[in-house]
Amino acid sequence: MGVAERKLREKEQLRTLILDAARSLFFKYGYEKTSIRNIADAIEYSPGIIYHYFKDKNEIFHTLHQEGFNHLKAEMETVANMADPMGRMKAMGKKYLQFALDNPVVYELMFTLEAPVENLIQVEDQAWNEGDAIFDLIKKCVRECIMMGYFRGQTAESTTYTVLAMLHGLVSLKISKRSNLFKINEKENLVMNSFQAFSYMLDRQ
Amino acid sequence: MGVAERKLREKEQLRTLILDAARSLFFKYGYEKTSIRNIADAIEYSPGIIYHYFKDKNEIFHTLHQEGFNHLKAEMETVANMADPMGRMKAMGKKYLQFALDNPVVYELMFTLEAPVENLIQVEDQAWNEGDAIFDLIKKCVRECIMMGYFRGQTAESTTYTVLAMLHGLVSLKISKRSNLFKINEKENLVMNSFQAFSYMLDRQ
DNA sequence: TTGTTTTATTGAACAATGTTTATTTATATT
DNA sequence: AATATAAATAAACATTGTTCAATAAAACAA
Repeated sequence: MGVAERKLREKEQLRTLILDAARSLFFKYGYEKTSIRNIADAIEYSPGIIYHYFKDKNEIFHTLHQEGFNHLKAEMETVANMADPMGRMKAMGKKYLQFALDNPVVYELMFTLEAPVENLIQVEDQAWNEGDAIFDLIKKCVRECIMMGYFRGQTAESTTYTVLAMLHGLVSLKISKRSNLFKINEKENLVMNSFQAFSYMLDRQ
Repeated sequence: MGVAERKLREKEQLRTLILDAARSLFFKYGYEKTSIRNIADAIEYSPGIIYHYFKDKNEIFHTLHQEGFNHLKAEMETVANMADPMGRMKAMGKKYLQFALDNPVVYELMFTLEAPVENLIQVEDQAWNEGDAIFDLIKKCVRECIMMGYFRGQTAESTTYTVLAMLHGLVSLKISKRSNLFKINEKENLVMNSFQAFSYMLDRQ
C-alpha cells in the first residue's frame, strides 16, 4: 500500500512550498522582513505549521544559503576547464564577483548574516561543506599557480584566503552600501575595475 | 541667570548617560540585544525618554559608529609619519586589521550593519565623512606610491579601493565567523599571515 | 507664597517579531 | 463504526521599536 509513500510525498510538497515562499519573500524583501507569519500567509497556512518542517527560522535560511552555494559553485565551475591556472583563477574570480553583484541578498546570507552559520554550529558540528567547496576551487588554482612559479614562499592556504578575502571585500563593501558613500569619482564599475587592478597585481607574482 | 546653561548641561549629561549605557551594552551583547528598554533599564529611566535625545535607535548607533571611526583613524595616524609610502601603507594596514580584530563588534557596526548608514542616508544627505577620512589616509599613501613608480597604469582610486577591500575582506570573513568554518590548518594568525602574503604582492608592484 | 507656563518624564498602547503548546481537525487503521 | 495516528491550528508568551496623551517637575511672574 502506497499510503506511506504518498504521505511522504505530501510532506515533501509542503516543505517545498514553505521554502519557495521563503525564497520569494527573501529575494524581494530581505532577511529581516521575511517573517514566519509572512511565509505562513503566503502559503495560506497557520504560522505554527512551519515548525513541523523546520526547526526554526535559521534552518530555513540555512537551506537557502546552501542553494546559494550550489549556484555559486556551478557558476565558478563553468570556467573550471581552463588550462592556464592563473587565467582560470581570474575567470573564477570574475564569476564570483558577478554572482555576488547579481544576487546581493543571497550573497549576504552566504557570507555575512549569522542565521545560517548559527544553525550550522548547533546542528552540523562545524563542517561547512558549502564554503569549503568554494575554498577548494580557488585552492586548486593557487596550487597549480605555485607549481608554475607564482607566489614563491607563500603557503597555498594563506594565498587562497588572501584571494577569497579580496573577492569578498570588493563585493561586501558594495553590498553593505559603504562603497556608494565613499567620495569616489568612478563608481560605475568599481568592483570589476578594482578586480582588474588586483589581476594586474597577480600577474606580477 | 545661568538657568538655561545649567539645563543645557543637564540635557547633555543625560544624553551622555544614554550613550554610555548603549555603548556598554553594545560592546557586551551586540547590536540586536541592545534594546531601547535595556538601555532605559540601565540608566533607570523610562524607555520613552530616549526619544527626546535621539531620533531613533539608528541615531544612537550612528553616533557609536562615529566614535569607532575616530578611534580607527587615530590608530592609523600613529604611523602617518613614516617616510616610505609603501612601508606606511603596510603599517596602516596592520593597524587597521588590529583595530578590527580588537573591536569586532564596533567594526561590524562601522562597515557591515545597516543601522548607521540608514541614519546617514536619511539625515546627512549622503556625506560619509567618517569613511572618507579612512579612504583618504590610504589614498594619500597610494598616490605617493604611484609617484615612486608603483601601480603603473592604475588609478589611485581603484587601487585604494582594492587595498581597502583587501583589508575589509580579511577581517570581515573572520568577524562573520566564516573563516573559522573553513577547513584550514593554520587558523592561528590567519588574518595577519594573509596580510603578509598581500604585502609581498605589493612589493612586486 | 501663589498661580501659571514651560519643560521633562512617564506609562500605557500599538503593531510586529520568533516560538511553544494544548486543542482541534483530518486521515488512516483495525 | 470505533479507534489510533498524524496534521494543522489558534492562542498565548515574551520580546522588539516607536508614539503619544497624561503626569510630574521645574521655572517664572505676580
